[in-house]
Amino acid sequence: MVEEKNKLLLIDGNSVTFRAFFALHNSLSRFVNHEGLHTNAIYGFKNMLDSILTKVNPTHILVAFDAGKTTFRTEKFTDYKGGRAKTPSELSEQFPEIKNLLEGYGIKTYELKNYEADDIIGTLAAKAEKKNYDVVVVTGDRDLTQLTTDKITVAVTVKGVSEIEEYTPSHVEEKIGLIPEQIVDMKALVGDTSDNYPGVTKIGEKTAIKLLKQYGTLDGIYKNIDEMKKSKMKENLIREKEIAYLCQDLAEIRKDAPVEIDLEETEWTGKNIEKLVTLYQKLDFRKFLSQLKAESSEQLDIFESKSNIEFTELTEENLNDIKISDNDEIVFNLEIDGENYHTAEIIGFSIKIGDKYLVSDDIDLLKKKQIKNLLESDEVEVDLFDGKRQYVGLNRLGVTLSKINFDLLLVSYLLDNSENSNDLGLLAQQHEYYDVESDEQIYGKGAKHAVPEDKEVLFEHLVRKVKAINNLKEKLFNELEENQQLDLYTKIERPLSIILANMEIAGVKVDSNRLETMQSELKERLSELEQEIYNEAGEEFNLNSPKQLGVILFEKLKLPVIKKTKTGYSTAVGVLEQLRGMSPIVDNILQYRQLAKIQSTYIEGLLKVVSKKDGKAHTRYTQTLTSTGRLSSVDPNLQNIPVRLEEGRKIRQAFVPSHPGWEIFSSDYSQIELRVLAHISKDKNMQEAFKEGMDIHASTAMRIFNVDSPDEVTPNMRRQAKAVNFGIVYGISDYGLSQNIGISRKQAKQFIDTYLDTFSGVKDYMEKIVEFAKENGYVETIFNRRRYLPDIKSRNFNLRSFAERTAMNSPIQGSAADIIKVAMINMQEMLKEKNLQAKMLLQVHDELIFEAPTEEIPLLEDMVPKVMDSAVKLDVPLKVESKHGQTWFDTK
DNA sequence: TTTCTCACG
DNA sequence: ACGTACGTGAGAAAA
Repeated sequence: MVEEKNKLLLIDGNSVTFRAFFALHNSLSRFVNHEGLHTNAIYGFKNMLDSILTKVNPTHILVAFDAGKTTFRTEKFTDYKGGRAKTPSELSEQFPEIKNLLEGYGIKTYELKNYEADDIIGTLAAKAEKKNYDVVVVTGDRDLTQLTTDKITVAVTVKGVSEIEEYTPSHVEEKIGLIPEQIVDMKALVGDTSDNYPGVTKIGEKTAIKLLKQYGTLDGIYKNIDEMKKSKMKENLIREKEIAYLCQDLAEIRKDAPVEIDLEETEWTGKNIEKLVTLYQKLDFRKFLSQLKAESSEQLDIFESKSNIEFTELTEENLNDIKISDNDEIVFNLEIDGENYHTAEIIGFSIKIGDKYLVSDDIDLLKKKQIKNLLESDEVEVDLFDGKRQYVGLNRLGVTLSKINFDLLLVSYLLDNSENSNDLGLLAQQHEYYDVESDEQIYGKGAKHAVPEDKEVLFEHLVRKVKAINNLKEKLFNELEENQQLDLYTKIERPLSIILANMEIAGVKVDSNRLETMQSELKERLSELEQEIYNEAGEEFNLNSPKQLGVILFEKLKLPVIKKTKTGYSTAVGVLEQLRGMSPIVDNILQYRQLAKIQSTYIEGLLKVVSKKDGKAHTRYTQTLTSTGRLSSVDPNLQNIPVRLEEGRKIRQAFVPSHPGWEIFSSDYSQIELRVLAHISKDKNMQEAFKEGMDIHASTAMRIFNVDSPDEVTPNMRRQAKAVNFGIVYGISDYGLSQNIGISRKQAKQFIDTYLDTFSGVKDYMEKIVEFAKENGYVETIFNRRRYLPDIKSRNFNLRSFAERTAMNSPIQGSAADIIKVAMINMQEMLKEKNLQAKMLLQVHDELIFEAPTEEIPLLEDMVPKVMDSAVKLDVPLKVESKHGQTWFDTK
């Protein structure tokens, strides 16, 4: 076996603790334990530690702390770190607990009289480097980047402590423009306000970098000082030479501090679970306690051990013990071994009847009348987890699940859509129920995924699942009621789950031959384009690699760099479009990109997921994912089939009816989000436009461009007004708008101001909704769907701005999602009532797609819009447009 | 696994 | 001064 390489993690304990404290400063009052001790810094520190441990995976760790106020630096310069505000007591009381935490983690801490944590780190890093260790330093202090070398990486916390920026020598150079060794000299010239040493008068970072680039070092500068042109700066440099060298001395992190600790002593041997449990209990860290429990494989007495649970294996013999008449409510779980429940193997099931738990891996038992009747009875209510999944699974066995009462997954999503897992065990934990494990713990993950060999293990897991569902039912129902969300659940989401199940089961027919024909055509065109691009580039490269493409465009062909990404040059469409005309290669790349996307995602991707059994695509709608209440569609995603460009739109020719003599029929809401906005903002002007049936974008254009008649609105004015309308819905910013329609920021701001002046109701709404979110911590839709916005009070400008835009957008997008959901439920009802053959197949956010016999089309043309526009009564009318044709492509 | 790019509303 | 539009999923490359 290869010996693992030593990797030393050094953490600046003081600096990280400070950062953690101030990052969670606005939640200070929420982080207080039962003894009145503040815990925010400990909490933040712990999170940082976990993420860095996962990321770095060190063999050795040490956390260094400052020993006290006086150090060798204060001796040299009395005012060093002078004038600093006193550490607040809410923070200083947390230091001992942080040291306890580290002890629990099995991590050495160290402090050294007369030296700062930095010097301990510098010294140990140098020692370790000599012994060929890799070293990672974590700190909140950018000055430590002076330590970076090929072996030493410095990770500086940004945005509190949750994210880090890693400095390697090349990153230092890129970011600051100096090599690591020059940082000290820069500090010598610039000084440091927080450490309170001055540097040379009038020299800031810019000047210092310029000087160091020219002369290399501080010594270099003074050696050549006579050659410098006469200037104030030169005078300052000469006069304050002594100060500069003093500051250099202060800034330099020592690599020879008398640290009395050997590298071997910092070896990390792992956590002491018992110590951590005691600490977490003291600090009231309930979430961490349960995490700890989840990650420690051994059974430990310190956790309340799992309850004993008794259950019976169900067999043909004892099947008759089940009596339907005695029970009007059961808890049921069908276990399907894989995400895609349309195809994955069904491996078992468990039921709670009365106070008995039954379990089996014999799927055929479900088809027997004793159980089938129970599940299909409209008298027996079933509690479960993920009703849609259960319904589809049972459907594959010929069983039609009839009456769902409590769906743990769905209810939990409605209560809080931000922390939602699809795993019953994890979800239960979030609701503080710990008597069931996560699927990952039982089955493993990735390549190691396997059904447990021991049948008892599987059985116990399945039984614990139904027990968890049962135990959480009352509590979560109560929470729904408190939030006034019971109707949202019983009248919208729960019935919708069954409708979605049936849409998924029905599937949509795909004409694979059509796709294959397109595939071979595209293949040819792509290879032609490829050749042409290689010719123009003068070499062959991987066209699908943005990195390689960047090198060709911006280095070899020397095209101007418009935008950079985190890792290199951006080659996104917007960038390429600006480069058009500079080289013929650009147009070809754009063309290639467009076709390659169609080929890989839509032709090959789609062909892969078409069922061999029935030639259909059976998507899965994720009903409990989005934070706004929309659905999403996976495997395949049928909500993003191309439509905007003709070339891509042809993909829709492959979506066909499943019977001859049928057609595809589609209806969509026109501008539903703007109508919702008109409704909830109660803006008079906007409502009037919709009530009068005006073209909303043209009407907006008239107002923001101040023209009196619709005839004066040019297509360009309308286009810009449309972008403004979209911007309003998204929570507008002048920058975003300016980017979108390619105008100046100033002009964008003017558009927005004029808009908000005329649509003052909208302006009021935007202000009020942000206010509401700040007061209540959430916003909601017209049907009380909630979205929590914890960042709305953040001190971080970006986070807060984002939360504010979300507060404006979510009620709009979410209410629109609610409305189409209601329409789907009413629509399904109507199809059944009228006894139509027509089937609802797809939902694309504001559009419903059906297949139907041609003779039913006139009926649908009348019925569907009626059902959709009457789904909810708003202050403005809803408008629905319908189309139909032989394929999805032809519905236009 | 993360990043970039691009398809949709 | 900050650094941006809102909500998604998938494929390919690079790590």
